[in-house]
Amino acid sequence: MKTPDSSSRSNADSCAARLKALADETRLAVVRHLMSGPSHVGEIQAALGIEQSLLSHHLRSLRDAGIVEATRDGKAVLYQLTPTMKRRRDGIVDLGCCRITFDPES
Amino acid sequence: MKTPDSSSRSNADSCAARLKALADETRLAVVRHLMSGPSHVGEIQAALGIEQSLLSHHLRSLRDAGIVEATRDGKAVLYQLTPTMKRRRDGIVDLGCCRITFDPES
DNA sequence: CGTATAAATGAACGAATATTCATATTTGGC
DNA sequence: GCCAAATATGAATATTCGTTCATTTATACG
Repeated sequence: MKTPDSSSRSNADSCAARLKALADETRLAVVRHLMSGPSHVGEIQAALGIEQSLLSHHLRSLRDAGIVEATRDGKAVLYQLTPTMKRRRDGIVDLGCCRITFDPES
Repeated sequence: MKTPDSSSRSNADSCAARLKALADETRLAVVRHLMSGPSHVGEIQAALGIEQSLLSHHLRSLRDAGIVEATRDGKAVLYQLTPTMKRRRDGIVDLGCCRITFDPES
C-alpha cells in the first residue's frame, strides 16, 4: 500500500521506511562508505566487491528513501549522502552497533 | 537459515540485523512505547490496538534482536528495552525522523 | 484439580524483497 | 556516427517477512 501522492516528491515518508532502507548489510556498507565522502558507483562497487547490477538496485533503494543522491560526473555517477543528515535532540537508543535518536514525535 | 550457535545466547550480531528489527511500523511503535517505561504485553496491545498473536510475534523479533527483554510478572509479562541503550560518539546520520549514530567501525 | 486469563508458538499463506541475468541508456572519445 | 565504458532498468525467480488462525504453555484463583 503506497500513497503515490502526486504533489510530494519521493517516498521515505515513515521512519520505518527509512530504517528499512538502512536495514541491509549491503546498503549499510554503502552508507558507511559514503560517510567518508562522495564516491562514484565504480568506486563503491570496488570497495564492496559486489555485482554492478545489484549495487545499482541497492543504490536506487537508498535514493528512493532519500538517503543518498546522485549526480552525473562525465561517464560516471557520483553518489553522496543527502543533506538530511544533520541535527540534534533526545530519546536515544543504543544498538551496540549504532545509536538511534528518535525525534520527539512528529 | 539460523545459526543456533550453542555457546552464545541470541543473535542480533550485525547492525543490519538490529536495524531490520526496528524497520517495521509496528515494532517501532512498540519501541517508542517502551521508551516511556516498562510495560506489560496487555498494555502495549491496548496502546497499539493490534492482535495479541501478532504483537507476540513482533515482540519475539525484538527480543531476538536484543532490543527488548521480558520478565514474568504474575500472569502477565513485563517488557522493557534492554540496557543496550546508552552511550555516545560521532558519525551521525539524520533521517528526518530519527538520527543514527554509527559506531566508529567495530 | 479445573478453569480462566495472559502470552507464546507453529503452520500456512500471501506480500514484499533480494538477487540474477539480459538489455537499455547515457556519455565521452575516435 | 560508432564504439566502449559506466550505470540503470526490467523481468524472472528465490527468499524472507508479516499476518492470521488454531493451539499451547504458564500462572493465578476458587
